[in-house]
Amino acid sequence: MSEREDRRRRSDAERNRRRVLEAAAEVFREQGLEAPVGEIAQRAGVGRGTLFRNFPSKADLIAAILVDEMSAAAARARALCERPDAGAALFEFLDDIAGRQRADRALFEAVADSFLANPEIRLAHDEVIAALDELLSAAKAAGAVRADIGAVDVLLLLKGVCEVAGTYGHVDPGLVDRQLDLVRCALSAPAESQPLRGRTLSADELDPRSPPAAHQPSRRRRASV
Amino acid sequence: MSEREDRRRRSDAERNRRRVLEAAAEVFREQGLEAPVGEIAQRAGVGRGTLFRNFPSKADLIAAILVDEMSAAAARARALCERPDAGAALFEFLDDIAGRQRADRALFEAVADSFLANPEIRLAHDEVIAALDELLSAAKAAGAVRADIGAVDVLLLLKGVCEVAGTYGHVDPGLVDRQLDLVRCALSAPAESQPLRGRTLSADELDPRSPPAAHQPSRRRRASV
DNA sequence: ACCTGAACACCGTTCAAGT
DNA sequence: ACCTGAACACCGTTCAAGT
Repeated sequence: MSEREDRRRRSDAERNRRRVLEAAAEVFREQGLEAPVGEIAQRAGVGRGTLFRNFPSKADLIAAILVDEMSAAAARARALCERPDAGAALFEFLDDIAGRQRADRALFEAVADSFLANPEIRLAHDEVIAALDELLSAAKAAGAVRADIGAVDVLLLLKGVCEVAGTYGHVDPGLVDRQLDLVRCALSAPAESQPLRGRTLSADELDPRSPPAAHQPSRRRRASV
Repeated sequence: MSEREDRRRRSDAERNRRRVLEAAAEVFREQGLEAPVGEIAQRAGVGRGTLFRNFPSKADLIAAILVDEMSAAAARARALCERPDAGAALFEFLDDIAGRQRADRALFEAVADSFLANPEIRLAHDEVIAALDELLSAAKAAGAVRADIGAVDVLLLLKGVCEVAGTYGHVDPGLVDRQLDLVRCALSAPAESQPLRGRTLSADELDPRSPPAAHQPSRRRRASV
C-alpha cells in the first residue's frame, strides 16, 4: 500500500516499457517479426538492455503485443454480439480480422510459435474463443451456420486465410475476400450433406502440453447466450 | 560434347551436391527451416564452404528442395487424373498434400518466402497449378465441384489448411482431416447459393513482380482436357 | 532501482589457403 | 576445379559499470 516513493521511478520504467511496446508494434508491422530488436530499442529511445529488462526475450515482446491485439479482437467480437443479424455479425468478425492481417504482416505470424508456452497468451486466446463461441452460437440459432462446428474450427479456418493474406494479400486484396467467401460457404453448408470427420476441439485441447484430452469438460465456462 | 575429362571431378561435386540436398531435406523435416546450415553440412559430410558453393544461400537450398517436392506433387496430381471418379481424385490430392505437410513441418513453411524470386520455383509452381487445373476441370465436369473457382483458389485453401497442419497437426491429427472436409464443403457448395467476390487468379498473377495484371491472358497454356 | 552499451554466443556467408 | 575451416558480419542476449 505504501508505494508512494516508488511511483516516480516506476513511472519512468513504465513509460519506457510502453515506448518499447509501441515501437515494437510499429516496427513489426512494417518489417515483420524478423526485424532486429536493436531497431526497436533505438526507435523507442532506450538501450537494448532496457528492452530486455522489460521483456526477457524477443519472443516475450512479441507475445505481449499479441496479447494486446487478441484482447482487442475479443472485445470487438463481444461488441458484435449485440448485432441483430447474428450471421452477418460472425462474418463481419472474420472480415475484420483478415483485414487487419492484411495491414499487419506480423499479426498471425506470431500465432504459430508463442501459443504453447506463454500463459498470458492462453488467457487471451481463451477470451477470443469464448467471444467467437458466442457469435457462433447466435449465428447457429439464426440458421446462418451449420450446427456441427465449433469456435476452434472457425478460428483455424480463419488462421488459414490470414496466413494466405500475409503471403499474397498485397498482390491482390480481393483475393482475401474471395477466400473468406469460400470459408463462408463451408460454414453455411448444410451439415447433413457432408458430415465432417472427427470432432471439434476445445480451446484447452489446442494446447500441446495438455494431456491427450480426457474427453470430459473439466470446468464449464458458459457463454451468456 | 567433349566433357569426358570433366566427368570425374564433376561426379564428385555432383555427389556432394546430392548429399547436401538429402541431408538438408532430412534436417529441415526434423527441425524446421530454422535449423543451422552447419548441421546440414556436417551431416552431409562436407565443409560449410561446399554447401555454399552449390547453393549460394540458405534460401537457395530451401528453394531447391521445394522445387523437387513440388515437381513430385505435380506428378502425383497428373497420375490422379487417370482415376475414374474425378471428384474423389481431387480430394485425394488435397489429403495427400496435407498429410505430407503433417509429417514435414518445413514443406509449406518454405512456400511463403521463396516464391517471388526464384524462377525454378515459378516453373515448378506452374506445373502444380497446371496439374491441379486438370484435376479440377474433371471434377467440375463430374459435378463434384462448383464451376466458379480456379486452381489458384484451391491451392490457397490448401495452403491455409497446411499452415494449420504445421502448427496444430501434431496436437490432433484428425484436426487436419476436419479442416479438409470443410474445404471440401466450400468447393462443392452450389455456386448459385453464395457467389464469390472477385475473380480467380492465374498463376502469373500470384507473382508480386508481375505488373498489375493486364486482364488478358498473354499466352494460352492449354491443359489437355 | 533502473539505465546503458560493451561483450558474448550463435549463425549465415565469404574467402584465403590448400589439394 | 573443388574442398576446407578460419574469419567476418549480424543479431539476440547478458552483464559490469554507471546514475
